[in-house]
Amino acid sequence: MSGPTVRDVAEVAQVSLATVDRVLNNRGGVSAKVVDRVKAAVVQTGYVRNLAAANLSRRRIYRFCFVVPTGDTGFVALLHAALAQEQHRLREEQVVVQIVPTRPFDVEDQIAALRNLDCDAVAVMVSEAPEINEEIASLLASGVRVVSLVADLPSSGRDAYVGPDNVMAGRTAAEFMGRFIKDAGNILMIAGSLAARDHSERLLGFQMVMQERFDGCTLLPAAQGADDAARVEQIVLDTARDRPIAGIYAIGAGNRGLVRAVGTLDPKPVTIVHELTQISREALRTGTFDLVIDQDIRAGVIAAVGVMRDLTDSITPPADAGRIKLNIYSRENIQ
Amino acid sequence: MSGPTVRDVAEVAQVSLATVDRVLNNRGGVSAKVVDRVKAAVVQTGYVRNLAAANLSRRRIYRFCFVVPTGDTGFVALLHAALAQEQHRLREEQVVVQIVPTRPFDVEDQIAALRNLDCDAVAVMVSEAPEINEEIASLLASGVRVVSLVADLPSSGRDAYVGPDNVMAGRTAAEFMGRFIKDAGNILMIAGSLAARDHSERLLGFQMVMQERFDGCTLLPAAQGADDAARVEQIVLDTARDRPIAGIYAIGAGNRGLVRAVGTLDPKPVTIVHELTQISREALRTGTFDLVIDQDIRAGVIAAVGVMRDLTDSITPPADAGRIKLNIYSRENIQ
DNA sequence: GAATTCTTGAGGTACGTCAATCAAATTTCT
DNA sequence: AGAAATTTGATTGACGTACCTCAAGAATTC
Repeated sequence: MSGPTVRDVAEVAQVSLATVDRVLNNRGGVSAKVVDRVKAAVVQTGYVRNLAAANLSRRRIYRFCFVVPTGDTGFVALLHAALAQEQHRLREEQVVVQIVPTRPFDVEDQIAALRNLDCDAVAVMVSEAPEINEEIASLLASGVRVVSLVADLPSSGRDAYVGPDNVMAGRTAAEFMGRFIKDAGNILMIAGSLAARDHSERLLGFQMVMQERFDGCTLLPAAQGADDAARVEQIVLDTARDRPIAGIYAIGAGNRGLVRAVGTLDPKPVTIVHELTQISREALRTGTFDLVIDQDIRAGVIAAVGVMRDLTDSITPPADAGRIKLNIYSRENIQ
Repeated sequence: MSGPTVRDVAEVAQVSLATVDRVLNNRGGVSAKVVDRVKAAVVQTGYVRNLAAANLSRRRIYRFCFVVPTGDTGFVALLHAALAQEQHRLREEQVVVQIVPTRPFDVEDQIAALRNLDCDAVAVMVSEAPEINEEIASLLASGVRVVSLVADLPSSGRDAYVGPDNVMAGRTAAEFMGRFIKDAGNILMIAGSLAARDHSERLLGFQMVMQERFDGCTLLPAAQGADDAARVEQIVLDTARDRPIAGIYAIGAGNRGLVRAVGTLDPKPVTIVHELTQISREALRTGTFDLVIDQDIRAGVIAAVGVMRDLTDSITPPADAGRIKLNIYSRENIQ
């Protein structure tokens, strides 16, 4: 009727129910020979665990934390919204999530946040710094699984990365920048901080493609806006005073200031930014921004939770589990 | 943690478990007074039926069908791939899916396919025709829930639509077409068939934006390529013989022919197509195509299955459950 | 007032898995 | 050979709901 059960597997493998259970939920204490026999039996019978029954029976609760920056980006708000949307599914899968906000680019604050965690796994979006790496190492040592979110920390020893390919994000921005700009011109790049790996990687990709394929454009030295609206606004205005700007690539947050500044420029530069927020959505609609490259936070949350669950269960997550797609929005496909 | 159960409801309502069960699954034989008391208790306790447990107890298996066209688009292949990827998860959730292929734009064949279904719910991607509407009505009447996939059938009375906003897809294509084309020029639009609602809606959106905002371009009369590579190739070559083509918007399938034809044109027109397949991916990479607007079939499958499950369980699916995002691919963000 | 229906209670079994126990069998070590 | 460790079996009780039976109580009908 409803497919083979553990019972059938046990029968085929010529072992007891308990042994099948031990193998399936790798609890250990089973000889290699028997493990193979059970696994073969699983394949032979076509057994697939009944998730409903499993979740019903399992009383395990997964406790996960998200350590993410507050700030003008509204990232925390979006994360909250995404989690709220997934709440039902999370509850069904026995997952409890807590969000720990930190001040952006404030390493001390990030470290403090990492110190006071009480959970099975954590997804962190933090700066790249040796002190952070140490903190992550000690988390890992104490058995907490660590996933880097959006901004990778390859040298920290984190268990996995969940986020977009940021180099590709920068390359994509350059592709559209190059095609949207009619003639050659000056391109202003504004990052939040180059210590944030997502920002530096995007910058890298952007510069690569601009130089490779759109060498009529002149790249101005990259500015750092600290994800702060006022700073970003000032950077744009200061730069525009000395020379015309044909294009702006804003890598980090602070788009509120960017909207204000771009509004005063004539001719309006081609403006490409990251993250679809209220502000960038509105700016797209009015034509202030020309393109928004967005990472789907909801998909990111789902992926992160999935990976953290796998890690907590000592399962190796699928290779592409952490890869988040980039969404490209123009004024016509805002959602 | 895991919420109130029927037990709690029974206690609050001061009745037995059996009576709560009778009310919840309206089996009848309960006085109005007690029914009210139980319902009040449900509200008061915030009881929500645990679907997993319910389905487990019921031994329920969800049987879903996908009625979709074969053809050069490789849609069936992509659907198969997407289903294969999701197979494990689907089986864990007691979902069995069957794919029923039909000949593209062949209404008779589509009707025949709809006649021989044996399932709880069906996702259909078919033409818009009165006979089809009738067939869907009779499916609905017999208790089968019907979801329209990718191409909506609003007048059929289907329970839900799962797919992208096709007007938006066309508008988006126009946005990028307008910005990519340096000067004014002739735009060739090739649909598969205007009887397919997804195609006609895309065309509509494309024309709207081109006329509104890029009126330097001249829209040639829309051609119909029947999703056939040879036909599409011929259309392009025939059109190019008489006048220069600045842009091509290919709405349906048959991209293999498009690649061949565009390769012979000089200067190469800006080419925007739908669906990220092997062919379009390769054409993006080589620069033959400039943009691909893709509907994530995997996301579509997941959404469709979710909606069908909800419908089968008599749950109203969330308002945005059927909305599939459009993904925009340039040569730099192919995935 | 008896016979009838209707309403409610009490209890059980099943669904498939997880998780834990204790005992028995087997292997490994000394 | 005996002790210790490892591996396996047998069994049990959740988890929350569905669905069934049997019996007793209440309300209705004649």
